[in-house]
Amino acid sequence: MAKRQTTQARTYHHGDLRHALVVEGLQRARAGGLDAVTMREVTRAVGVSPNAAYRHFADRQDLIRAVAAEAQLALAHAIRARIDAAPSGLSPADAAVERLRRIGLAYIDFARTERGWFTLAFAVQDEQPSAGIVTLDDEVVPPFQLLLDALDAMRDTGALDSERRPHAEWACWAAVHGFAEIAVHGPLQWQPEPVIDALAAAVVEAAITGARGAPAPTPER
Amino acid sequence: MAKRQTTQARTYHHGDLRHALVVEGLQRARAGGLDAVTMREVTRAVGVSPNAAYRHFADRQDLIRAVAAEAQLALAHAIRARIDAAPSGLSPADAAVERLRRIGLAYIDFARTERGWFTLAFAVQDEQPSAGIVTLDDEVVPPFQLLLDALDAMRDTGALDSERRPHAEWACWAAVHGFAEIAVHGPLQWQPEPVIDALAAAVVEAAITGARGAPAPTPER
DNA sequence: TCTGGATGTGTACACCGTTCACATGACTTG
DNA sequence: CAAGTCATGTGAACGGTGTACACATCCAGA
Repeated sequence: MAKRQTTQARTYHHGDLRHALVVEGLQRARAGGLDAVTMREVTRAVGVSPNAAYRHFADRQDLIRAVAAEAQLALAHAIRARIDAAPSGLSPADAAVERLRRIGLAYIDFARTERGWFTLAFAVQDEQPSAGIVTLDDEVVPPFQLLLDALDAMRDTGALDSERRPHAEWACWAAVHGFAEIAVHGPLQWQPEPVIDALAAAVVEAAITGARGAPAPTPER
Repeated sequence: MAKRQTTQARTYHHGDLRHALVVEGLQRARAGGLDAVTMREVTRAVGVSPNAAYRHFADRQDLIRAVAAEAQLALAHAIRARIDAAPSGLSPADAAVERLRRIGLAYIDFARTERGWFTLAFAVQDEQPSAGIVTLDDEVVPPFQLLLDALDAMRDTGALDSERRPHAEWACWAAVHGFAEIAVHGPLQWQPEPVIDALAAAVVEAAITGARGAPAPTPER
């Protein structure tokens, strides 16, 4: 049911405060990153008392986590858009590799164009998930799922030796995430954009090469 | 009343406060990471008024930067120790590759065993370096320098195609740094240690493979 | 209609970074 | 050796933060 719309919130009860707080937090995080998402500022912007937030979030970390989840969704969306824009007509194996490449490039692009969101998405120390065995598939973040799918497709189409499949996701994610981190927070952040573009492309290719292993299985390229 | 007559009293008043503050900050960062390094706590521990710190650091960021530099030095030291422990008797090319491998593994190990320091070392947003052209060699952090040297050695010994040398440092650093980040802050942090060890080894090998490129340039294999 | 639980408010506390005016004392200089 | 200068450290204070406690308000179900 549609509660109170965003335009006017004059009743004592806001209607959908939790959502409003996340949206506001997302907006502030976009420009100012993690530090810009503060309880007092977010509640102030929504027009509510600071403590109202505590009816919906245990503490600031909890709010941050909710905003971070949205940021991760935005990242997943950006990746998917880039995947969908891939040219058609490639062989299944080449298409799978191209998909992996696009995931990496989109990931890095997102980090650079949405620095605040990218920072927030991973600058959150999530608490330990459910006790017991961590299957690691339980709370897989959306962007990571896209990577898993692409690697599976590579294996299924023969573009990736199935023996090398198990560790591939970590090597790929590590390479791309690490580069994004360096490009956003590290010494590359002041380099001219074309330089970063070229390095990003090189890193993604290296990640693909590294995942497939030394003896290149594809005849050409 | 003799305040704190530490080893070196290079400055005037109370021994060298600046050094004492950095040491204290380093100690706190080791256990609590970035958030544990606060002006008030650090000055309190040293037994000095909070404002005294502002005679030596422009603001908290400045203190953090100084502590981060020390943490980076600690990382460089750990890497160097691992390099020095390498077995002798390898061919120059193999030795160079082994050195690169050890840099990666030591980097990851440091991140895992000294989470606080690792976090701090790179969670600092350094201000823009000197204006004008950034040669990127100006303020190269010590750990990075070790990587550059290792890759140069690989090129010089023929273990790395010189054509592939230019971008190699970024691909290697990105892969290793990204994995460290994931292992420390990401979803791998609750995995059992042997699992992380195995993944770390795989990622480092993938990084080496990726840097050398698909058509393995080494004559024998 | 009444009432209870969910939601928002006001006040308050502790802590933080940082600034201003002032105290101190070690080193320079006459 | 005396005087003064200036880097260094102190105290009080301001505005900001997260968050706990008691209270106010309103929606929903009996």
